[in-house]
Amino acid sequence: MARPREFDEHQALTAAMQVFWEKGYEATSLSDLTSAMGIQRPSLYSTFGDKESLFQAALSLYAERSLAFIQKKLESAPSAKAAVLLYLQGVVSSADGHRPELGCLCVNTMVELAPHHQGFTQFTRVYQQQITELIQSILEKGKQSGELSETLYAPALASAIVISAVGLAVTMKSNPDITLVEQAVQQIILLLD
Amino acid sequence: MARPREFDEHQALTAAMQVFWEKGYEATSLSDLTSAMGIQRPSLYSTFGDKESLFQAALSLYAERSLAFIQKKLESAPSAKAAVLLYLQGVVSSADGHRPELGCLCVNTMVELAPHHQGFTQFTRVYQQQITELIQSILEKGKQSGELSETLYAPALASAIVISAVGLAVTMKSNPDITLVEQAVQQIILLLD
DNA sequence: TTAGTTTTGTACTGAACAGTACATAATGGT
DNA sequence: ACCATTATGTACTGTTCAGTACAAAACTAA
Repeated sequence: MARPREFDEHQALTAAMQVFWEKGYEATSLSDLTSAMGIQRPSLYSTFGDKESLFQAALSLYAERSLAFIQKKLESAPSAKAAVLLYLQGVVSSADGHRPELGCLCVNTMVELAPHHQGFTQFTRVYQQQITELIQSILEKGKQSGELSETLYAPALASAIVISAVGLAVTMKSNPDITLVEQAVQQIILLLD
Repeated sequence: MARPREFDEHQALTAAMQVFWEKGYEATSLSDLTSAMGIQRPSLYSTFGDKESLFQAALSLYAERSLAFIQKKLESAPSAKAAVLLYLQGVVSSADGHRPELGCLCVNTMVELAPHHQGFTQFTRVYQQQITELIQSILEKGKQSGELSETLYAPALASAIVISAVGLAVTMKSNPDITLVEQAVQQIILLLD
């Protein structure tokens, strides 16, 4: 009973996510957003609210996709060690259309916005905690199957692995020596032995 | 033979560095800078050039201080393992007036500016390489003294340690569970065994 | 066809931004 | 004492920013 929307909301949000991912929050202008999303300014405001609300929605979408992707990848691995290796390599590699030089939107947000905005502080912390729980669960399974030592303390090790992954995501933004980064990944998974 | 400068250049640059460290590049306005530095706009421009030049100078100052501080700390340690532990704990702890929630200015720059500005890409990469070399050198000494295994591959391990430190610096910006972070540090130094 | 409703496109708003012109003030050299 | 030179403080520039007013357009229900 009214004029129908001419754009797909989910598709537009995905485009916004991509722009924020590439440029960061502050450096992204509303003109950047509207042109990438293919919509006009009033449509953006009526659908997503202001810039910060849109960013929050884009970040949530990113986190949701990222967590699902990581979980699937972890579960596809034949062993705990292989799972962790796949996870860390996924941060570094260009497979799946992933662009390592963009880092991770949640990590980028942790750096740019978390210190000055409590909402993002919590959101990004929870995101990291959730990934840590996924890794921890993989480690527990590895212990149960006998693959990993029973003396291994899964919470701390999972935390160390995810912290390393955060470091990897950031390091990839400075165009590093890939060989050295891959060797570092090999070192980190030695923690599972 | 002219009116003398009424402010200390080094002190003003330190103040600018602090503001950029706290707020990031984009979110820092020239008014933020002039008020923190205690100088007027034309003095800033005549002394430091434009905003980007000032940031570059502040970043260089930070890197210089940071490298010197880390080197001193590493050399003060009684063993390689103690040195690496001191290094990682230094990223996490609030000692020395350090505020872990600000992270590291070079790491922050890697996230915010490196992807879109080649100069900063290179600068931050070199910074990380330099710290990696310091750690590598500590590891080599540890091997020579017999503290560390001779089979240990110092370049990759040093890289892994610094990447982990980058992850720690970022993680500290999301107000994490400190106990868990410290446990993660304990895991990382297990790589030296 | 028409009334009611929501979206769209254009064009605007005031505020904040980085950077600068210019007059005044403060020094050292002569 | 006075001039050349450099720093300072004020006030301004044009531009870009996030956000919005408004009218035209596109639809449904009756």
